[in-house]
Amino acid sequence: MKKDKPNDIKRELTVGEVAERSGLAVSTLHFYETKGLIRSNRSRGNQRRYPRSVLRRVAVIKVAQRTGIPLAEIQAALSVLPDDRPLTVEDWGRLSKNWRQQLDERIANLTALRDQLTGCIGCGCLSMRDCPLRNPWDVLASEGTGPRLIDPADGAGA
Amino acid sequence: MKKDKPNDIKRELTVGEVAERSGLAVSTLHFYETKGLIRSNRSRGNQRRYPRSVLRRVAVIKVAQRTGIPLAEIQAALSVLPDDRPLTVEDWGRLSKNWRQQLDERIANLTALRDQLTGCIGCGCLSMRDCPLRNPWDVLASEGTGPRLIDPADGAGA
DNA sequence: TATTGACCTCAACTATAGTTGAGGTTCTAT
DNA sequence: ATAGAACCTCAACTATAGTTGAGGTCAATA
Repeated sequence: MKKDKPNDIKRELTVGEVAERSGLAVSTLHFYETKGLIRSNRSRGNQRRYPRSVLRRVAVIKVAQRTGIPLAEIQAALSVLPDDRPLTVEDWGRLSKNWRQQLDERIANLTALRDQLTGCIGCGCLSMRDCPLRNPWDVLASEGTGPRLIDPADGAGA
Repeated sequence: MKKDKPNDIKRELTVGEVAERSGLAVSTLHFYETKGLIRSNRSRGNQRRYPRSVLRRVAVIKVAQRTGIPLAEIQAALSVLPDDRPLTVEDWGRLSKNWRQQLDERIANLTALRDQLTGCIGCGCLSMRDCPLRNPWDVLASEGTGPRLIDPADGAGA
């Protein structure tokens, strides 16, 4: 553990410092940079130097991730606003409202699924024709854990 | 589209037939077999032949997937019961009760997250010390979309 | 100045959940 | 008997979200 160097309070941060303060791995910060989620200045020796505002940006990214938003979408949302100044409260408000809506939808879908599941536990027919669990048209996009979207041809069979 | 062959009503099914009736791709059925989720008999010519009970098994797998259960866990749950006879209503009851519980937890976590997010939309402080969104110890495992589990060291930073 | 920890890039690897394609075989209807 | 559809295996590829390691450089401290 490195002792705080109290040099300049508004000194730029190294990647290790950002990692420590944000709880992300250094490799993750590199990775986010390749994906355009964050940006760095470089020292003469080509090392990354971050303005303190990156901490806020990273915080926003982590919250969005917890809501289940994929990185590409987070990137798209962040890309419309400047990456050199700190995110304002208004920026945050716009982003988080949108993400909360998506989270609402995810919760609604999962809840509908749970209710159907509850109803079907005692039944177990799983009939393609009769079982609500097998009829995807009322739980439109459950969108679970997997990396891929739901197959649109799903449920077209007999 | 192949016309129904009404041969024997309890004939075993080919992989193509299972694909058509289940809505899964043939490649997915192959894949599930490599993962031990389903099993097939083989014809003299080494082609897969499925008892009709596979349709039910596949239905259960699909429902579990919608709830966000990873395939490995579905496999583990299914592996304790015989794969040659159809799943009974009791089998289904045990499995689905368990999965519903997990779904309940997922919903509860996401709901807690949403409530925090809602509370933080107008604030936007995102302070590591003060913001509930940044304090993971009350939303223990949000467990969103990604393939990896949450980093346990998360939130240990300044 | 020398050392050592932190940093750099790039490629390869992990894990999940599949899909795609090449090269070859089987099944079934005509 | 033969054409063509459906099937087989195996390897490689897609996508997401990173991690790991090799080989080499930078920077701060003693």
